[in-house]
Amino acid sequence: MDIKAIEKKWQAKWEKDKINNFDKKNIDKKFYVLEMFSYPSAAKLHVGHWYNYGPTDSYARYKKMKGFEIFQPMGFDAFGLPAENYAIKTGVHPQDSTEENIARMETTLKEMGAMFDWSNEIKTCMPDYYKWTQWLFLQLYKKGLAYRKEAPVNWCPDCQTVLANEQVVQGLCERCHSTVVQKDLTQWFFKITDYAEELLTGLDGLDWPEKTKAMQRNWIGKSVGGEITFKLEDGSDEFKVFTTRADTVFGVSYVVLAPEHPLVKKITTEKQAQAVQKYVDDTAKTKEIERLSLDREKTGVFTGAYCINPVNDKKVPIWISDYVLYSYGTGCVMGVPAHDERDFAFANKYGLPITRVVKGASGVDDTLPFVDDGVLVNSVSYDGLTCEEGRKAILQDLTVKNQGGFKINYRLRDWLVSRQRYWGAPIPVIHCDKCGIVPVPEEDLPVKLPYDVEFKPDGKSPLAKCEKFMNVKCPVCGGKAHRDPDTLDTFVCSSWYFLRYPDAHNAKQPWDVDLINQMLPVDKYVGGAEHACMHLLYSRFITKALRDMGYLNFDEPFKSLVHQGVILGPDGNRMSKSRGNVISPDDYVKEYGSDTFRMYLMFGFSYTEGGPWNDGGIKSIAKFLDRVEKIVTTVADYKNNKVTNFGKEEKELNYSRHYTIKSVDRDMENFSFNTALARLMEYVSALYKYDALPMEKKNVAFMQECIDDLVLMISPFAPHFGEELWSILGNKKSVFTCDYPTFDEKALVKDEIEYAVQINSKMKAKINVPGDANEKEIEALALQNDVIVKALDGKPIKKVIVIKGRLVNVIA
RNA sequence: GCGGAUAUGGCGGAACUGGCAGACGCGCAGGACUUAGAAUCCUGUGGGCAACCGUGCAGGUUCGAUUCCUGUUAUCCGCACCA
Repeated sequence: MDIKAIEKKWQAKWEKDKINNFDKKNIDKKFYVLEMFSYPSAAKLHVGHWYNYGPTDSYARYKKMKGFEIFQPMGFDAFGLPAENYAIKTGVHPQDSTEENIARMETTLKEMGAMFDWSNEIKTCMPDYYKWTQWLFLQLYKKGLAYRKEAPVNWCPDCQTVLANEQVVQGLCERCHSTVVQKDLTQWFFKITDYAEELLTGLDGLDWPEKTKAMQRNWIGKSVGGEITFKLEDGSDEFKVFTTRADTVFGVSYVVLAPEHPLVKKITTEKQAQAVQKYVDDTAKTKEIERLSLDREKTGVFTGAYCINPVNDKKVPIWISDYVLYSYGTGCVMGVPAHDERDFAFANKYGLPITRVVKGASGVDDTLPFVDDGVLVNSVSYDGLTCEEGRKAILQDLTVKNQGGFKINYRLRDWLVSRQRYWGAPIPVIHCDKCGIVPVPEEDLPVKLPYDVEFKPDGKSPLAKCEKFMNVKCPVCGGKAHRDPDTLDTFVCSSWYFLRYPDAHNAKQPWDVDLINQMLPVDKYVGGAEHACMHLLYSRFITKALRDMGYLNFDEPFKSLVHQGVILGPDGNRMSKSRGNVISPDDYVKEYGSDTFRMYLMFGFSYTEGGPWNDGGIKSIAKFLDRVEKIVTTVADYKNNKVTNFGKEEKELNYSRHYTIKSVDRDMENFSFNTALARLMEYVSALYKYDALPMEKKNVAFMQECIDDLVLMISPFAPHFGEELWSILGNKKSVFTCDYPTFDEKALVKDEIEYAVQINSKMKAKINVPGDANEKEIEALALQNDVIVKALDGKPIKKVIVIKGRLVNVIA
């Protein structure tokens, strides 16, 4: 078979017949299969692309043959830093390089032979797409879910832009690994925290990998506790602390504010001013680097001020320390050294008093700090309560006194979406001296990204220097105004692309509401695990926000999610140019064809695990496909003979056939491609075995049926090859418009079943038992067996356990 | 420290609800075909001469454990001073 030629032939035919395009007539049978779209890089498709798209396409083809109307679109996440950085280095405009890369990737993606519906392609950098990204921003703004504020934000000095929390990994920029610093800047945020609770509870109903759900739960970080108000000693002001241990409030011996806390300046006494200022300055400078070192010693400075503990009116010193984070909770913490490790270390270092207020329930537990729950002591009227009761009672009483109350806190912060970069969707907002922030009227969208811009980074947005872009009239008062010079985080673009796909050409609205309510949610979403706390979380948030605005009626965008594993280099390391262990799909595709390549990816690895690349395996797949071709073409050439006999051999082959259908069904649903292929290999061996019979004994008509099923079953795995064989068998219609074989339970009933016979759980013998024998009969047959009789040697039998279809265990 | 996962032959990896561990493939060995090789086809292949022993390690539950429970080790991933 001339692989290259048949690949071209069928790809052209599929395109001509539009067989890959979604047909809205069958929308009631829709099945939305989505692979995460890719960034248009200059390099060719890498193994990761193939591993994501190839097997998933096989799954989609399988579902299509099972009668579903498949929607499997493809597009490009085309805005972003790499193109811009490339431009800075080489002078090639991001738009030019991006378009060129997209064109090349389209070609190679088509050569893969996946059934992508290109008629609904999306490119996020095109005005007909980002117009609606901007529209989305405006809707969030209207709803109060997009807001602008000055805050300490993460700044990457190398990328020269701010980053979302999710893009900072262990204090480093996710992209370029430079150390991220804190800066006070006025930026746009999306209020994802409004949805924290629903984002958390919604996870329970999702068919997602447990690990990914756990990561999101962790990231959202719900913690149930309370807030307690501390008044300053002089009564001039007050502040709240968040705590999960209100039960220990009688043990407070100091209070700590984050160094950035605005109250610090106000309360610091003259005597302490210098020390406090120095500490604040030092924190700002060293924070991010220091944070990387574990177990670092706690430091802090006394402000000189005191506040009052609301439960016992005791005077409590106020300190500042960088172990308190300004951005979590209230930015203030009550110090209870007796019952918290950090507070204990801090108190010991600075000689602060340690008051025990919880006793272990058992009574034998006198090491400090004691962080477990127990019974309250030294807490006046609350003594004797359990910690649990104490928390409730104390917060309840504080609520009554208006000095605190129950409170839930989340670790999740609002999503910082502005970026000081050029290659992104402009933020559709106008700043007017008179009117303030004015959203761009929807009819004026898109706010087009200008082409002629100096994008060398200098810490400011490149767009700010483009006067043509910046200077506009205020849409409200008509006066002088200027545009927002920032662009949107590319994760905004990708947080809704799956909503645009079904209606990608709609020029009047982002989508037709009725249509996407029928097309969504995505039935199977497949992509890398690295997006757990970014793209996958953002998309859920945007979906819920749009639902609340009435633009759609479902709660979750991705019903079922699968992460493919990572294919490593042959040396077991992640593939990288510097290691020189990069496997190029091209070389293999050239030699073996795309079907063989994708099939090896399915066979050689557990899909969600991945693993090191191995050359040997791919040859075995090529060999297997040869075997398939040989048996199919051999049998196709047989003239029908007269044999209609359906005896032992036919039954055996028929069993193998239906067992294979059944197994492949189950395996495909589980993305267990390797075992599905293993079953198909066994089936091919069974066909060879039957074919080895003399011609006058072969039921050729039956065998040809079996061959049809083989080709039908193998086609999703090797689409070009399957299509070719299907036409060799004389079929005119595409194999992908045919029904997948279904199994017949009756064919799976065996006349005779082999049982293992154990004595005291040790395997001793095997016996054949008629398929319809009952337990008594099975037991009798087992006990009659020579080996068993001999091994028992007349010992009395205590008990016999019969497991139908499996084994007999004789306890003696 | 917290959360999640993984550990099975020489190798990649199977094992549905607790029921014959090692499916399928690679590799290896032997055989057939061939002048010979390649290709192909067939057979064998966890260890041990054997009784037996074997799913990271130590226990437990059970007639029976890769599977369930307790503890433990190693590796990987994510988060990490979150009050």
